[in-house]
Amino acid sequence: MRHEVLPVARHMPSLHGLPLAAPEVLLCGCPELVGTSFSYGREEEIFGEGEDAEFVYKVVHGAVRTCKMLSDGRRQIDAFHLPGDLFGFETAARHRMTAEAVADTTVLLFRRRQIEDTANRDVATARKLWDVTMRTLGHAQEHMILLGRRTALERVAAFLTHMDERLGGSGQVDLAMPRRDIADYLGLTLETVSRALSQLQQDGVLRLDGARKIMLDRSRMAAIVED
Amino acid sequence: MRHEVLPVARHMPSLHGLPLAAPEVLLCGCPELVGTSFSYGREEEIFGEGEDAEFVYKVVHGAVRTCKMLSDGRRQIDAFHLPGDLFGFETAARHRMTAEAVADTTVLLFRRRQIEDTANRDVATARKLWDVTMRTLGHAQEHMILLGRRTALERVAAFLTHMDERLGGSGQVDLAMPRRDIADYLGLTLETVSRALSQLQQDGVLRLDGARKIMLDRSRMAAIVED
DNA sequence: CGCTATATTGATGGCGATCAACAAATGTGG
DNA sequence: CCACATTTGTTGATCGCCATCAATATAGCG
Repeated sequence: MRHEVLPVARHMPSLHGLPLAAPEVLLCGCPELVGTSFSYGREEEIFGEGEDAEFVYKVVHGAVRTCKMLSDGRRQIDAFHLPGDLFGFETAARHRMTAEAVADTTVLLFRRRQIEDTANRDVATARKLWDVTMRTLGHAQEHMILLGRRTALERVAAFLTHMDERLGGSGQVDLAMPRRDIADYLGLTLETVSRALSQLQQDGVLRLDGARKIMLDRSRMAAIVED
Repeated sequence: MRHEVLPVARHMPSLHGLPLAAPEVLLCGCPELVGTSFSYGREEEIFGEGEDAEFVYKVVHGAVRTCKMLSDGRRQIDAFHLPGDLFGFETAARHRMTAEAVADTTVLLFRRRQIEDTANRDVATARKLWDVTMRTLGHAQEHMILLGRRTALERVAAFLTHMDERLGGSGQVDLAMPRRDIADYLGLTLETVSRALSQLQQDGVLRLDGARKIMLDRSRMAAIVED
């Protein structure tokens, strides 16, 4: 973290005198839950597995990965969080994941205590928090069938299709993360990810413009992913 | 579906002259949420993916699997639900999983409408529902690293260890499900599961008594699973 | 008992991991 | 801006784990 002690207002545009915060800095659209901006450099840790879960985070720009590791270094990335996404929710005391910035990233921090207080007063907020968790669960369940039952080519195609959807569905995908992160998300090695991309390019399903910019043929992509 | 009338309140002891249902038939310990008993035969479907999510379920006895399938038949079992476990929760309109009885099973049904009404009045219930979903998410995240990064032997050892814990931690595990279901839960084939079990027996880490009864050496088991 | 399901074990093959070399992109200091 | 170093990505060669195919064994169950 760039700032150890929540320095908050100093580094932000002042909100003094403003009756309402912009919706972008709110959690669940709730006017009481105004976030504080923070920045992290590429590869910087946002929170670690087992740490006290004091904050909930919302990505403003950049990208974040949440992951678990085994003692021998094997890593599984659970999700990539892009602008607008929430992460770091817990109902228990501690984080069960590590969160790191994939690229230079700005997030909004929300005090968990404050969120829970709000949820205890307002059933609509409580319901929204439940919805967020349920959507996260839905993603995890989709990811399990990918990890358990899909081939390398299908995994890469599914990943690109999903990223495209999250980035607007234009077919023009701009990846924020290196091959190793994609591999650790898909349960593959970086070489296999690279080969799958080359294969897909060979087959005319996508076109690489450098390593990070990819143009997809969305319908042919969907045909590979089919479920 | 075989319906069995469960005349809840009538058979329970009354406190302060009020008929109370036993805690076992309640959801989240909430006195308003009394379940109705139903039974399903082995391999019978309880609900299907895409169906209206009208009920939430609690296993009384038996075992249930929830799973997703790809169009070509590949299957990923998301979880096994044992007595006391809840399943079938959604915040959206429809089920995103299929649920089937692994063995002859009795469940309690709770009307979702009723649960949500209760949650809308009572923040404590709302919080408990959120907790249940969060625990389910925690399980899914643990399962992702297993599916993405663990070897076949580790997967089987982790599965047995987890089942043992859920069944009381005695080291004596009585499996309710066939090899194919274990395989589809672990992202393996049934042959690989069988070979892993034989291997573990060879190494003296467990002893098979028939296909379904297994005695574990819990500490040696834990050494294989280590994380 | 046989009959059918389920489980084990064996033989072989393929997908993806590993090891290795090279290429391209990115960054740095002069 | 270029020489050089470092990081990141691609491609090739080989290996091994697990899938597949196949045969046999065991367990349930009428």
